[in-house]
Amino acid sequence: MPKYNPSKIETKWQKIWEKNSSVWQAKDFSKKKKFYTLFEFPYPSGEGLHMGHLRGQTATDIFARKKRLQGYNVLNPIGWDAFGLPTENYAIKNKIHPADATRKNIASMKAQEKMLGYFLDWPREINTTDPKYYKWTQWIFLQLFKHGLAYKKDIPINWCLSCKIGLANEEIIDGRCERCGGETTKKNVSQWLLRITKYADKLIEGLKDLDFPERVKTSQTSWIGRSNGADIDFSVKDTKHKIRVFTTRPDTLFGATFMVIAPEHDIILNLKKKISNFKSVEGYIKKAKTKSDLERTELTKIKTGIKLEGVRAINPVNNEEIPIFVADYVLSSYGTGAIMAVPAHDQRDFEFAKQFNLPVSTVIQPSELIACAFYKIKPKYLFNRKQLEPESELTEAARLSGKYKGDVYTGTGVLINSGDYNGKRSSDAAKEIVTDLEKKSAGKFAINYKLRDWIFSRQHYWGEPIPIVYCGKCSVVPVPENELPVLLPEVKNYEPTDTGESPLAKITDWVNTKCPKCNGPAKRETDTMPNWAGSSWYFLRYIDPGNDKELADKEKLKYWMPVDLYEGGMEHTTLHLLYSRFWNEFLYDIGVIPTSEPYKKRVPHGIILAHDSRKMSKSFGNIVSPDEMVKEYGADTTRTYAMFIGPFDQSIAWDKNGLKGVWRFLNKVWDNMSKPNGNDNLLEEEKQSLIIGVSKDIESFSMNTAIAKLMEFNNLLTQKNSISFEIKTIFLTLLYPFAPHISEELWQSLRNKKFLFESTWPKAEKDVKQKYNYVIQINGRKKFVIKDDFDLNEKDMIEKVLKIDKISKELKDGYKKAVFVKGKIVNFVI
RNA sequence: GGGCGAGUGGUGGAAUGGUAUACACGUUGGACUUAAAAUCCAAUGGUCGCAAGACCAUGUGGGUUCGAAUCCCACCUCGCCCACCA
Repeated sequence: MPKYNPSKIETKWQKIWEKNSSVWQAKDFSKKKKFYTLFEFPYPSGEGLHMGHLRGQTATDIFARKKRLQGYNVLNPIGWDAFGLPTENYAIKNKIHPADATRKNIASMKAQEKMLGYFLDWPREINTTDPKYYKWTQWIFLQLFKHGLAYKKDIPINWCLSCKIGLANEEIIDGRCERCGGETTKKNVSQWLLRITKYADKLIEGLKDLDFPERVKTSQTSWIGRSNGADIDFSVKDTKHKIRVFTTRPDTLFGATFMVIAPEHDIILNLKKKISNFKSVEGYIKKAKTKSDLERTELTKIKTGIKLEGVRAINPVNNEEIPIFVADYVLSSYGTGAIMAVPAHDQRDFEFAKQFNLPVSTVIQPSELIACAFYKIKPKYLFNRKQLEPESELTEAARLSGKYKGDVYTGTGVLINSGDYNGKRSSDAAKEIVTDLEKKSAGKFAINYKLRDWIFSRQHYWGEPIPIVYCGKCSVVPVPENELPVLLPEVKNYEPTDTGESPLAKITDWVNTKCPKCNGPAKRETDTMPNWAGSSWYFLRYIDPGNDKELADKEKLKYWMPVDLYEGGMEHTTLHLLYSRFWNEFLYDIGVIPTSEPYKKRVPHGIILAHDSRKMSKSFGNIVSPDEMVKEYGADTTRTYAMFIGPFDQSIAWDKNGLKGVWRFLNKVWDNMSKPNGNDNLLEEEKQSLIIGVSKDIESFSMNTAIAKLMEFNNLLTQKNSISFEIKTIFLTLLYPFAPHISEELWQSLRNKKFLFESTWPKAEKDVKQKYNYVIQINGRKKFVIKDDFDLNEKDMIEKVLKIDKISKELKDGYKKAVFVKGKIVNFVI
């Protein structure tokens, strides 16, 4: 037997697999049970595959290979999420067409995928920039438009000064552009938005039955940020105007001593004549608008604002007159852009009140229940204490229970100074107050979300054109479905314009078109879609990638959906994962697809950091490429080490030295499998637990411990001079998902007729005699270990143990009691 | 400020109520070699001891239990995400 030479055997097997790939490719409507594994399709970047791909895609490949051997009809596809800014920027810099750059990058990444030995359904490969693909992205947009979920609105958008592009809130990190890190500001632009907020409740509700990690669910839920409360109208004295506020605490309404509205609020202009200090108010607003979000959040401690002189609001619950302020701590984008300020029970309002010397009126007293919870006593007992010193006891308990923020009690309790509602509990009072206001048409129950509508316009070239036409007569007209796709035209210059318009706006013969309705002159929409669009439905297209009649055949969708396992990065939790769930739920609602939730199970992977524990990044110069590793050690070692390095869902620093350990392991496997066949069954117990352990670990993505178990078993084999054929085949099958090339090669050297990829996953035998490993303890400390396959009951076991010299010596004064756990321990308490 | 998670040898980590430190890296000693690399063998949490062995160790301090890295409470440290969300 020659030495293990990965570079030789790996290309050999990759060719054989390719030739025989039909054996593995997913078959529509197969009678086998289907299993749809999905890995987030990569962005074809010039830098090639990075470590995140290596980790995620290797794990997915391992899982899929195991499922195939277990007899499933596995769909494990791949495609390219190819629209987006980096390619556009690269094209601008290097003066080539983004489509050419994309083609080039895909070719080299495809070679990398093959080099790593991933078995993927290449005939189903998709590319979001392919007109045959984005035809359907545009089609979905039209459906959203027809159902009123896509609309245009003039809104202040986040604007990146260096990319010259509008950004979604989600694309801004610490007030800076997510892509280039440049400064951002606000700019008023007419933008397309998708009404994702209409699906907010469904998106929360849908999570319930999904097999997602809890942290993914909670972060989606808190991102959507549903809060129940009420809208309450405050009228402005001596005018017809009303200011509506949203509050989650209607029970504190009597404590509202002033109002605050956002600088962007419309009412300010409406009240222009009444406001005696309008000039200075205008000055404040101007200043607030030029502040970037970064500045606005940096100054969280100091509240600024200005009083609207000459106008007062009326509290609908007690007709009290209160002053109105404009301040930028109130956001125009949440709720109604106005608040009732209750300084006694809200920390921000309290800070503002202190700054402007405004009255603070306490209306909530900490409930005795807080004191009970804190002192861990029953309410009955508290009443006795309450008679002694009720105020201080309650306040102290509330303070200690953490419901005090600074000097402000923000918890619930019992109402005081609240007219007819005095003595009622917060929750009851809130309901009654709103119900009473409803009768006067001054308020109603309301729900608000932190989630905003999805800004869907981009003023860039490299994206899907939005299929809309503007006609002087018919206004906004959707492009008829039979005219899709609206092709992205050729353009000389990809650079965005300074005016904020898309480069498409300059191509007049493309922009000028006929109105589909009246045939009159019309202009095309020149905005393109964000790069999240193509990825919001790609999992559906894999199911039927060639279909030009519909986005995918209904019967095929029915067979394959939902995705059984979706592997991807934690960073996509609140963006891609939420957007694609939204589109999927929408398509389900209009009857296009059969399942409301796209992903049954989500498994996120941790980031691989550089050896210095920083993120791998060009600017740090600490990027490691899979290419170098494959060159030095081969794909099998690279794959296996990427899994062995640590727990799959945790971030971990790359350590090149560790590769050696896996390399040594595979070399030892090579040597062991080359030993003569023996016929001993000495490893029966270990064999059983290996099969069970590796199968279970792959299923739960504990790839590192699965490999450790294989190593441990292999170390046992190293001590043998001969190994039975059965053990060899089982071991190779279990190793195969991790290191497929070496496993196939060794499998073939065993003169197996079929290929390993046509083989089946081993099952553990049920009726193997279990050996018991008893730990004998005294007071919970280990004293002795007995290993045997005896199967004794408690009494006999204790008797047996007491005969052991060492134990009987220690127990010569007797023992209080003995704890017996079958198969595990005997513990004597003395 | 809020939410989530984590803290175990020199290092990555294993063990989720029952033998703490599996597996691997590294280190030290030895074999092979002119030498090095590679490979193989042995040792490797700490303290005491010639040894058998004993005691101490899972961020800190308490608690629950026959028994705690694991469960509960408080504190400390680190990481990630969100953040003036009314």
